Amino acid sequence: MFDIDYILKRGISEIIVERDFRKLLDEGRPLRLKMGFDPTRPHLHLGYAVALRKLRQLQDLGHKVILIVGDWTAQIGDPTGRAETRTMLSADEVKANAETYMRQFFRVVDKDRTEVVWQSEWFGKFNLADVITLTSRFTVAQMLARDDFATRYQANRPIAITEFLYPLLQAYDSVAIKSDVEFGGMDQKFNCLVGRELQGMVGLRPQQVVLMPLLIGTDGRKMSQSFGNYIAFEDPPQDMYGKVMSIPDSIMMDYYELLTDVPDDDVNEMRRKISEQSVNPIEYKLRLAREITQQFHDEEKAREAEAYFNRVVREGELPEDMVEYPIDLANTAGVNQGAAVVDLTKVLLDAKAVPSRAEARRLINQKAVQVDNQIVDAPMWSVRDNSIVKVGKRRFIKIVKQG
RNA sequence: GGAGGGGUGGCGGAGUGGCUAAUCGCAGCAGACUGUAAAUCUGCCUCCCUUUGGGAUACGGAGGUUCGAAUCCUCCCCCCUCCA
Repeated sequence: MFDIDYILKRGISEIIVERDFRKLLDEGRPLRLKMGFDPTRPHLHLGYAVALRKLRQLQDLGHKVILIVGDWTAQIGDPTGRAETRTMLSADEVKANAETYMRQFFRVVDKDRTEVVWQSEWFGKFNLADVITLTSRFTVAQMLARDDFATRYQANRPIAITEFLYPLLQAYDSVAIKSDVEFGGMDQKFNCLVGRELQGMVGLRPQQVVLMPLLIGTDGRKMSQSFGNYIAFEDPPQDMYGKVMSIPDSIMMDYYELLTDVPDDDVNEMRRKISEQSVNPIEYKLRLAREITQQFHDEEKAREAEAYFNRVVREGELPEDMVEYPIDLANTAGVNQGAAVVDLTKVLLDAKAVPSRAEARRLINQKAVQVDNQIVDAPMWSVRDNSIVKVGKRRFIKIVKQG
C-alpha cells in the first residue's frame, strides 16, 4: 500500500483540482472513482494499465472503482487523435469486446472494490427530448475548445455531429454514476472537464479529474491499438517480454515510472546513471521487461520469458519448443540417405512462418533462412528428419518424419 | 440549389497518357553492427508460377476512348470549401 502523497504524484500529469481532491480524501468515505472505456477493440494494452494501476492504488486505500462500459460511446468513436470518423461497431461486437475487457481489467484492478456498469443502463432509456436537453447545455464554441476539434475545423477536415455527442455522453456518465473523481489519459482532459461542468449544471458536486501521461508505444508513437504498437495485457509472456525489450531506450524510464512500483529514488538513480552513461541500459531494460511480464503473468513465467530471450535472441540458440512440420520423407522425390529435397517456400508457408510464398522467396534471397545452421540460397533445399529451419531470428520450424 | 477542389498501397503523402507494382516519410520484415526485438547503416516490403523470366490483380465504383490510363471522357458513390 502506498501513501497518498506518492499516489498523487507518481506518474500523474495533472490533477484538477488537487486541493479539492485532497479534501474529498479527507472526508474519509470511500470515493467513487470513475473510469470509462470503449470496447472497440478486443485488447487492453499497457496504455490503459497506467490509469488502472492508479485506480488499484486507491482501491487499496478503500476507495471504489466504477468501470463504465461505453457501449454507446463505442459506437460513436472517440474523436481523439488523428482518427476521423470511426466506423460504427455492431452491438454484438461491442458486447464481445466488453466481455474480453472484463477479464483483462481484473488483472490490475481489485474486482471486489469495483462496480461495472453499462452506459445502456441509462442511455437505453434516453429519448430525443433527453438528447435535446443534454445538447442544449453546450455550444459549438465550447466544443471547439477541444484541441482535436479545433485542429480539424481549421484544417477543413470533417467533424461528424455525433462526435460532439461523444464528450457529452461521457460527461453524462459522470452524472449518472455520481462520480467523485474521473481518471483518464491526458487525451481525456476535455471530456472529463465537460463532465465536471455538466455535474455542476445539474446540481451535483463536480468531479475531480486525474490525468495520466500517454504511454509511448514500441515504435515511439503513442501506444494505440490502431497503430499496432501496443503491448497487450494478454500477450503471451515471451511476446510481452520481447516487446518491452523492443521499446526505444529513450522511453524506458517512463515505463518504469508509469508501470512499475520501483521506488522513485531507484528510478532517479537509474536516470542519472543512464545520462552519465555509467551503465549499460540493457541491464535496466531487462529488469523492466521482467517486472512488467511478472505483473501480467507471474514470476515464473517472467523468468521463463527472460531465459528464452537470453537464449534465443541474445545467444542465437534454439528454443525448446518449435512448430513441427511433418514431411513424408519416404514418398518425397529426391530422397537420398534420409534427406529429401523440398520446396522451402512451401514449407514456410504451410508452417505459417510466412504469409506468402513470395515473402518466403524474399527472405531466402536476403539470406534470412537457415537449415541446420546453413544459409539457404535456393528454394529447393535438402532436409532430413529433425532438421531445424530458422527464419530470421525468431521463427523456427522443426522438420519431422511423417508416419 | 449553385460554383470550385478532392478520393492513390497499413498510415501520411507524390505522381496528370507509356520509362509507374507506382517517388518519398512512418510503421513492418531481413541483414550488418551492437547492448536487445534500443540506436545506426543497408536491403526488402501485392500475389501466383522452379527462374535472369512469365502471369494475375491494383490508384473510390461502373463503363468508355486509346496500341497503351492512377493519369483523358461519361455516369455513380463519398469527402471538403465557398455562395445561397
